Amino acid sequence: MHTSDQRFYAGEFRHSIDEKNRITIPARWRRGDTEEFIILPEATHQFLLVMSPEEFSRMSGAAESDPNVSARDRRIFFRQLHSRAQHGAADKQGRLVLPEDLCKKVELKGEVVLVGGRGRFEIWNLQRRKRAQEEETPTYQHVANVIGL
Amino acid sequence: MHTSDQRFYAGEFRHSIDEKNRITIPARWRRGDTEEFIILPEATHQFLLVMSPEEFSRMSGAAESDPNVSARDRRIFFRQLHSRAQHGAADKQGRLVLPEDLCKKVELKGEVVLVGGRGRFEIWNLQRRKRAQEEETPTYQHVANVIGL
DNA sequence: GGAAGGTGGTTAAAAGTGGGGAAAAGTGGG
DNA sequence: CCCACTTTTCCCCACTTTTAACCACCTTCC
Repeated sequence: MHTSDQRFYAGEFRHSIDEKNRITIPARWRRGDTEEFIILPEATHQFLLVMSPEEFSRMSGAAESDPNVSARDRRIFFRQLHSRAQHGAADKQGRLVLPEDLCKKVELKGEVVLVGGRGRFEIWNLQRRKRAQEEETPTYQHVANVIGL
Repeated sequence: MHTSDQRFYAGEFRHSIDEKNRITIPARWRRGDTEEFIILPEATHQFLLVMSPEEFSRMSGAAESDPNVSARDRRIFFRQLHSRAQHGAADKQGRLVLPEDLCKKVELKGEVVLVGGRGRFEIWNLQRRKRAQEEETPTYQHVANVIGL
C-alpha cells in the first residue's frame, strides 16, 4: 500500500543547465507533456528536491501526523516549507525551468547530476555529488550486507 | 507468498558483450519480447545484478522493515540504492543494453558469465568469476555434505 | 539440413542541447 | 484607468549525439 502508487526514479544522469536555467528531465522519467513539479531546496542546501504535487502532499502529510513534533514547531515548519517550495512545469521538450534563486542556493550551473529516488529526484552540483557519494558508500555497503544484497 | 511469483534463473552461460554494450539473455530465461529489468552493481562491484522491477521492490521492502538498520542508515541506503539502479529493457532479439558506467564499474567487456539465481541473475567478469567459483567451492561442498546433497 | 540461439552492423528514431521570436506579465507615466 | 515600454516566459525550430529497431549472417544442436 505504501509503495503501490509511488513512482520511482532509477539511476543517475549527468545533464546540463543552460543559460535560461533549463534542465532536460531524462526521457525515462517523463510521464507526459507539461508535467507539474514542486521544486524545493534540501534543508541544508545540499541539492534540489523535485517531486510531483501529490508526493509533496504525501510528504507534508507525514510531518502533520508525526507525534515527535510539537504544535509550535509544526506551524513554523510549514510556513518555512511552503515559502521555500516553488512550482514548476516541464515544457514540450521535456525541460524544467529552475528558479534562479534556488539554483544559486545549491550552486547549480552548467553540468549537474540528476539522482533518482523513491517518488522524487534530486539535482546536485557535480563536485558536491562526488563527495557525498564517497561519504555514503560505507553506509550503503554496510546496510547492503545486513539485508543480504 | 514470498516465492510463488518469483522467477528462477537456472544455470550458467558464457556470452559476449558487444561494442554497444549489448548482451544476449539466454533464451531459456526469457519471458517475452521487450521484458523490463532493473540493473544494479553489487555493493562491492563484484558483478552486476539483474532483476525484474517487482523483485527490486521486494528486495528494497526487506530493507525497509529490518530492525537492525537505523533510520539514518536506511535513508542513506535508499538514496544510494536508487541512484545506482538503472532501468533496462530487452530488444526483440532478446538482448539487454547495459549502461556504460555500470560495465566499467564491474569490469565487463567481451566474454562474460551469466549466473542464474533466485529471482535474479548476475553478470560476471570472466576471470573474477573463475576465482570466486574456486574460492566458494569448499563451502558449497561442506554445506552440501551437511544437508546430504 | 532445418530450426533456434547468439552475434554483428546499418539505419531510422528519439533524446539532449542551443537559440530566436512571439506572447504574456510586470512597470511606470500620462 | 488606459496606454506604452520593458522584462520575462514559453513555444518552436534546428542541430548533434545517442539509442533502439531492423536485417542479415554464423554457429550449434537436433
